[in-house]
Amino acid sequence: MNIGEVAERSGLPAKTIRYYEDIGLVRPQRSRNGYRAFRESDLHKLAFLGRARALGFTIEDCRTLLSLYEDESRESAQVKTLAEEHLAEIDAKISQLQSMRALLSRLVASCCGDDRPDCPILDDLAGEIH
Amino acid sequence: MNIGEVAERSGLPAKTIRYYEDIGLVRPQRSRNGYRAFRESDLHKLAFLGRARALGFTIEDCRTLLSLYEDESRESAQVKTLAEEHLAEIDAKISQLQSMRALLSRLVASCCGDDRPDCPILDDLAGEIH
DNA sequence: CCTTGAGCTTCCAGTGACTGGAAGCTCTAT
DNA sequence: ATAGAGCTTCCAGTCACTGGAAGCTCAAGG
Repeated sequence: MNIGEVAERSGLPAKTIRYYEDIGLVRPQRSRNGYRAFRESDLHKLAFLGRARALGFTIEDCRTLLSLYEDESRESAQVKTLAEEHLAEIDAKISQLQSMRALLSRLVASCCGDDRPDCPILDDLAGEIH
Repeated sequence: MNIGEVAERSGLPAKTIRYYEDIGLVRPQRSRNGYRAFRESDLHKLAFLGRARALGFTIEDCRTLLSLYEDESRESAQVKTLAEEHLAEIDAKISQLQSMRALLSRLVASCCGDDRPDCPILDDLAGEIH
């Protein structure tokens, strides 16, 4: 398989696949013309990576997950721990965004948004207490 | 004021303040010794930037907000529109994170996390339907 | 007066995970 | 023979900082 087909079937851009090779996540063989020659197992790995990235795992987490996946003697606790840590990070991000959202939506609601310059949003950013 | 005091009073790291000068968000004067000499108005601007960044506005949004703040003839609608767009982006991020969270927490719950290799998390990443 | 240490300066490089673009080779169809 | 798509490598840019090196300035203590 050439990179175009792998890109299509894995859902990853060809650029990303080349990048993953650069950083050692996949090691496709090469045809005599210099083109990357992907096997089904490479495609499988790339699809795995795509799904792990879609769950928000970092590239380094993905590397760990791949090696656990390929390690017959892994303990599922290792995977679960990694996933739980990631879950905690997601939760932290969500609550940070939610507090941003709460303040910002209050500010937006308090601004009448017309042609006059008075704006509680700017007042708040400027540190004026109201 | 030297940069250290401004850093302390604005809550921004000195490195960040220098960076903000680099990209033209503040223009402190200089003392004869070459040190940056901040006025109260610079400090005020930096605190404004800190609060805008804490609400998740991009640097370019901050630049726009600052110029609106300094523009006596602004229309509050301009500010409100910017804030509403940003609010929509925050909402999009939150819901993306929440769907990640939903799937990931289901996977975590289904993995017993012991010393055996069987792991529904890895199975899911590998694309195995269960 | 000298030294020490904190604080300031600039400049360069790195972060994460790609993404865009240029220059050039290969393949397929006409 | 040629056109166009697809492939190659390499370099630079994104965003918003952050770390570190090398060197200058200032205030206090001996």
